[in-house]
Amino acid sequence: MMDTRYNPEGVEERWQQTWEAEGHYHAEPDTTGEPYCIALPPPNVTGELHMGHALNASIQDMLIRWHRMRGFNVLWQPGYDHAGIATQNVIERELAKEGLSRHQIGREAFVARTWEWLERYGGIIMGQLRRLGASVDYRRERMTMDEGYVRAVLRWFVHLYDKGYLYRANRIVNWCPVCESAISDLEVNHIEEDDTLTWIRYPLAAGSGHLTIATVRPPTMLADTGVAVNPNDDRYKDLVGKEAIVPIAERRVPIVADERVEMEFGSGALKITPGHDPTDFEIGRDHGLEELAVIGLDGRMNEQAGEFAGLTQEETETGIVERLREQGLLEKQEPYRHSVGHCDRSGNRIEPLITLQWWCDMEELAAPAIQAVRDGRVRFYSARYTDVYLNWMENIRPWCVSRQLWWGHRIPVWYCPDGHTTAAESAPEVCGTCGSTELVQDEDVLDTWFSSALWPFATLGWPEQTPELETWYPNDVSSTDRGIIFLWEARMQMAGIELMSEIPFHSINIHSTVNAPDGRRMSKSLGTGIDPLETVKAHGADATRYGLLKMSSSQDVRFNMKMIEEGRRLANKLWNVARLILANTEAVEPDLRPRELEERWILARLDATRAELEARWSAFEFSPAVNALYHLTFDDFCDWYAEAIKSRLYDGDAEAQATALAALERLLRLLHPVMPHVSEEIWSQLPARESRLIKAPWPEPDDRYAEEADALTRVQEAAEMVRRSGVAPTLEADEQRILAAVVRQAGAKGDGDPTAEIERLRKEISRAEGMLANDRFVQRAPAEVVDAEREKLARYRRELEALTG
RNA sequence: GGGCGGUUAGCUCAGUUGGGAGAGCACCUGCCUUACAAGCAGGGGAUCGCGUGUUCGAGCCACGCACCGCCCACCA
Repeated sequence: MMDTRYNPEGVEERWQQTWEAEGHYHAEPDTTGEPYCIALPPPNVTGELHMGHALNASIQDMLIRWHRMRGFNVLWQPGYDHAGIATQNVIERELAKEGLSRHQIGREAFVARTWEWLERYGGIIMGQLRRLGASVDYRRERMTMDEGYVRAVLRWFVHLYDKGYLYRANRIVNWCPVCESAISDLEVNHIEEDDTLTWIRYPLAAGSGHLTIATVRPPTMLADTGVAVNPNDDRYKDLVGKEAIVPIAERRVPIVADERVEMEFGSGALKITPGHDPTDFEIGRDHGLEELAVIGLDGRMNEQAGEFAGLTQEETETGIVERLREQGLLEKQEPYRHSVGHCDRSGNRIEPLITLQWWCDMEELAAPAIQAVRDGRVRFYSARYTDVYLNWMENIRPWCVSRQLWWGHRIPVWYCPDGHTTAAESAPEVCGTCGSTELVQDEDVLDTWFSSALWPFATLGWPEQTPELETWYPNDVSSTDRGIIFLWEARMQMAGIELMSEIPFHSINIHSTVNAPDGRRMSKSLGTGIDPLETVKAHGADATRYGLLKMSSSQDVRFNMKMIEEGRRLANKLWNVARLILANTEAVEPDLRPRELEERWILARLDATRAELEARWSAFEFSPAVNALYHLTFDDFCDWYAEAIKSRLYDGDAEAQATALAALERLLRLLHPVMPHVSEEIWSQLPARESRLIKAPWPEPDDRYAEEADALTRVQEAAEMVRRSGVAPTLEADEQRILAAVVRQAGAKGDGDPTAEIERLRKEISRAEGMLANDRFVQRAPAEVVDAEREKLARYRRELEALTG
């Protein structure tokens, strides 16, 4: 027996190089065809391909290739995100290996070094995407810090500044002591942690007695400037307006009433530390309380912390608890579990601190972006994310956009000695307010997401009015992970509508999150990551794409290698059936004028699948689509059609050969968006009219044989009967021929005993008779349901009769 | 605390307006059959998480509960 397996290795790389070299990936605005554009979500420039990227690339490439075949002028725009904090952390780690810090080498050298590093080690994902067969236009690669993009970001900043949305303010922010920067609310992860709740007595200033407060952060008491109780709390009514004394700090602070205090929690009294807690900050501002800081930017106690200055918070807590115990002011300590904010990047605990930052008010930007989703101009797939988006947008809060980093877009604002601010796209000569020439630029950079919000149009040339922008804006689809609906999707909507006066794209596909096989998150640190390039190496890019699409059905999926293997088997099956047909066709042209039943039937099935694929893909339903391709190929094409025509192929039946070639051609077109390599490889061996499958037209609807879609049902049922009982029902001549071919190929004989089959039919008849005897069913069920039941009953009776004579 | 998703065969999961409980893998049986053993033909295996309700009829709809996961959130 000849062992023939399809080996994707080499084949896939060859086609990837050919397609790219022949320019099939490249788009030009003046090409004919309706524009279709997807902007690849820019991966971090320091990043590597992980399973989420691979899934999203498979989805987008499937859409892109499908539309390319349909004749659209397709652009899949690639590029990178400069990834401010992530990249800076990488370079700082590099420096640390040499025993250096960024402060030692200075800002200019640090930024230069970052560019050098990126030149050498960055941007490897595009190569990895190539290996997956992703047909992005690699000639149009952009980066959120390339020259043109920088201009776009500056324009965006000045635009928002001029409209009064951007302003500088001293507020409490999420400070990451490791990143040494503020971060936005969206970059904070709340994680449950075991902690200790400490109950502390604050003596009353007048007379005797005390008030007890409960806190998880005793060190912050050194910056307490008030105590708050709920105005409805009878226990403390008389104390409102009086003063308490903060122990250790020995500070007299007012007791205020505020509804944000929960009576049920702790003692019902809340120590107020406006400088180190977001809620306290707001309560403090509303009551005019002083704002003190005892914790510095490094997370350690600062000089205001008196005897604790320079200590860590843990050391300080120990010291404070000890002192309170000595003074008899420590009531109790108890274990307490609560959620604590952590930096999304460094994983470090967030330190709420008051610092001077740039903020952007979002309500007015959000309003039209809310409207666009509400009225359906922008749709989420699945639709359930619509509410997630709307809920966040309707409660949107000011965005802290400044970062105390060196890698990023430097804030285009200059200050004069009098403190006036001048925002400009290029360095101004004089202060816009007083004309001073002593200008100093803001030291900070912008949040990475501030620039990526412009991705759908800045990559097309904005702020220049380019032909690309004219052609491909708005884009069509954005496909991303649900984790960045707010960080990115929402902000692209806002920026697009604000700057382009038009939504950036009409469809937002939120793809599945691929977890490890055990259900945990895929992550390098957990050791649960699976490298998509490994599965490409083991099973091929086609198989990997197929498997990922097959898996991506619900919102969370467990990675399942069996699905990739299924893809590999599909590629192998396709390869082999193509060998059967190609080995038995000589000098015939593909011809779609079938004579025989099985030929009309396979063409009907091919067209039905085409229609199903179109419906599924239009609805961003990928798993049912690849499932349909699998069953079309295995069941319909190979197990039935190919088996039925095999002997005619051997016999040199030219018409059967011509039809087989045409049917194979059509099958390959349907498979190409999902499995481009194997389909192109087979295509190249066909006498096809188009030189490349990648640019061959997607099949037009062809309903000539639609009524034949179920033509083989009777044969298939007959085959089952034969295999079970050895007895066949009466069939038409052509049906009989197909049955003979398939049963002979299968080598199944049956034992000639119809007993089991008779029993099965009697059970079915009894069930159907029961239903039809139910008056309420017959009267109330839809007519077609009742009719179908009657037909089934009739058929079962006929078959039973055939068996029993 | 609020919201969303999930719970179907041993495993991973489909199940599209309510009408025959499915696929792949795994397992069992028979086959090297001039495309494919990475294959072909067949088979066993499910109280559809639990409960109540609506309906002639519920995996699907309504209400409640349990468990798992995710998102949002200023109870220290």
